[in-house]
Amino acid sequence: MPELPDVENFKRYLDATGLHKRIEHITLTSEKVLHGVTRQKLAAALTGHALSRTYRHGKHLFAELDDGPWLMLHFGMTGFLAYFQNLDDDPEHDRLRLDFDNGYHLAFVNQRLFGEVGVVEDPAAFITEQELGPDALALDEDAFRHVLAERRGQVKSALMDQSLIAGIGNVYSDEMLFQAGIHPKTLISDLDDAAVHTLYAAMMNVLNVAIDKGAGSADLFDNLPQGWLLPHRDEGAKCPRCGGAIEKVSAAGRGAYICPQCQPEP
DNA sequence: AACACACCCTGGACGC
DNA sequence: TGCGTCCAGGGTGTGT
Repeated sequence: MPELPDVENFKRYLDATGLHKRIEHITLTSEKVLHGVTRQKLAAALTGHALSRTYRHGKHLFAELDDGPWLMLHFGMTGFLAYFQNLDDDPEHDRLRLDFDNGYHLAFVNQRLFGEVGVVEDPAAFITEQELGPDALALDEDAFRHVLAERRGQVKSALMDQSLIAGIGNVYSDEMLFQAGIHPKTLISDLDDAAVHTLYAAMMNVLNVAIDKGAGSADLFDNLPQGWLLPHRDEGAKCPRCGGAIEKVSAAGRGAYICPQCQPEP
């Protein structure tokens, strides 16, 4: 579920495992993930260099190659990073593997091939070119208010629009709206100051707690505090706040899960 | 401008 | 057990 919290934890994982090790060789198993770079250029950019630091913006993860260009990773709908020594532990759907000179490997795992691997000279320029909005975690409440003010339409689609705010996807937007008690189809123009304040607080809480509780790992659901929708995000499941039945509705072109009691229809 | 929809790809879940 | 259909957490492009 690679949205901002997941990617943030992938970044921390990479920081803890893959930095400052010389890349002897890369293994690219699928060219479909390449984004604006050829196999040859990717190999040339990586081989012989080490990842020196990382940077995350929204759902994009960047890793600098010594003091040169940056490796760009985007996970699409599926994926994670895996660091391991024994090739027997190489996960299925490993699309790009960095083979380090210490005998370990770092794999970009991406089952559905919607992920992207690229090489960019400058993450800031890339973010501008891709027309990505500010990272969700970097938004203060005034900026959030400002972003919403220049947008009409439904609140869920605004939260998920990467050109407005980078990092929020379908799952975590559901969680934010649930915690804020706002129906996803509510028009932004119908949110009063108090509702925007509540939504901002929910956004920050969801992002920070999800990161803290292990977003991107399998045990996230077990670690989450009571009252989160996420583990109950299923049609007919029990709402963790009121006990009512969770419903699936269509919003922003995706399946959205809501509690009709806690999030009354506008 | 905002929205619905088809599409990209793989594979798990579900119904028969 | 086997097979077809539907659906999934991202993003893009098209038509309205």
